[in-house]
Amino acid sequence: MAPHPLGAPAVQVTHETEQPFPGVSNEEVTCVASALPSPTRVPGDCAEAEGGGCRGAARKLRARRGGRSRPKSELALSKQRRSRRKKANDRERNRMHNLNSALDALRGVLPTFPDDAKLTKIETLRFAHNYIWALTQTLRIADHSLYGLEPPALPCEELGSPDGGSRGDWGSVYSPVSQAGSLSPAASLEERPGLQAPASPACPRPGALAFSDFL
DNA sequence: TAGGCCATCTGGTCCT
DNA sequence: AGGACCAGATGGCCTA
Repeated sequence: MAPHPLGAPAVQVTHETEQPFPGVSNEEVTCVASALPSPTRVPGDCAEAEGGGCRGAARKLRARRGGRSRPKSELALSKQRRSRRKKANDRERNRMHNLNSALDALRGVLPTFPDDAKLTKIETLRFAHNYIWALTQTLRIADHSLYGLEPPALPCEELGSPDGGSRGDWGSVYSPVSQAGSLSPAASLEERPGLQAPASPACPRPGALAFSDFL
């Protein structure tokens, strides 16, 4: 059974490589990482926050002191709310633009497609996932031959999908997750009438999985 | 016209 | 308090 591609990556990433997302700071990348679902961030786990719950104590304390600032008129409050909302919208728009820029950068390093067939967001993510998985497998196989180890006898089986797929076809070089509901490049192409599925790199030799195999 | 994709707005939640 | 992140809602655009 093939390892899950996200499980234990066999690839060592050095820092000599180019900044993956020009214009995107490391902090932003970290932010993306920290945005992954966290068990401590359960939506609604503080549902009673307004006037109670987690922050009730602090609010009560502030209220007892009579608030931090002088009460504002309805008009002023409404104006302030609108202003804050507008700023938040701007930030949100900006954030989404950054996210889209990162996605574009990702599209840029994936095996090229005809220009008019831009991958959708979900396709880009799934394709990238599968692509990385396939490259990892390629490196593994290359290592085998490089160090004079027995060449993997059954490269296709090694590369095959875990559903027992030693099909030796294009799909077999893609990760397990490409199976259910997910998108393998081949599937992606099949779903896209404008694109032609690549010629199957039928049972690529160890280390011989060329970049062009993904085209 | 229905369905898919996308951008934007919005309110809630968490963090600094 | 304010920023970041998230998910739901909404409307526009495009294609089969």
